[in-house]
Amino acid sequence: MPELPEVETVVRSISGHLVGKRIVNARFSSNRVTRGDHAATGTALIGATITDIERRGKQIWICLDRGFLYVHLGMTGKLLWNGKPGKYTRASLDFDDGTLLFDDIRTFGRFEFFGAKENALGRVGPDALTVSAQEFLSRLKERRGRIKAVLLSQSFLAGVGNIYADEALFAARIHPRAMAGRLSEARSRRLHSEMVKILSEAIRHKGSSISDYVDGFGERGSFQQLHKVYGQTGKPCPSCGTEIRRIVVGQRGTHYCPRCQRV
DNA sequence: ATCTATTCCTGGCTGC
DNA sequence: TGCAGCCAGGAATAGA
Repeated sequence: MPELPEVETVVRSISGHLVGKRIVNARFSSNRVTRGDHAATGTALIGATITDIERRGKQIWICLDRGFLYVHLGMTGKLLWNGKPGKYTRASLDFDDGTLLFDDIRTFGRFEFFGAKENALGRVGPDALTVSAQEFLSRLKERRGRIKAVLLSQSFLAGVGNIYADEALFAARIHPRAMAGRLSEARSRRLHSEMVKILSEAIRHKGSSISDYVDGFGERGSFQQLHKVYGQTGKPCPSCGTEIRRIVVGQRGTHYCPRCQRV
């Protein structure tokens, strides 16, 4: 499941192959990924030249000389350079020297053209990797929900998903059900620094390949081997040995150590 | 305005 | 072997 480190890894892997290239053809096999008329999307894309690729949180913005291609990988989306088209290929862009595929089993992903970036749906908060401690703290104070749910909210902070929320809360020794706005300044500060550290570390390991996440060349990440609580239900806490527990917070499976992490 | 529950989707797993 | 039923979750949407 792609979160900030996985999306960053994908962007890094394909950027060099796309920037400066002209789209010579576009094909779609799903109306769902374009959230509308995919023929119009194709018309808008064919002939456009890619000028840059940006990431904000989990969003990918492929900047064109005539607009923007917004890509969100959702749960199972993949961008593959010169991959093999298959049953789940929802869109593909041809270039003179290769093809970019958008594969997505569960079709939670998006592959949409926008004339302007401002048209993007939903406001997203600052990027989790680059947000300053000061901004993180002041935004956290305004929130009244549980810290786990707040971390998952892209309007609060862009890029953190279920895996890295659990891992960051464990590292900061904060209980996932703690109320966000009531955390002390010291604990909030620690959460910020642990979160940035974990996201950076995960990028160095090319992300976490839990189910079928791969980068633009089909390569798996390795950070899943370093998860301390996510998916570790019943296993001993690496810090104190207590069994890792699984609860539900904000409708999401949540893994934590009941001894190390306090409200 | 802010928070919570529901919905979309399909492969993989469990249990009968 | 097959199949029903459930689970995973990002984020838009509806409801409180």
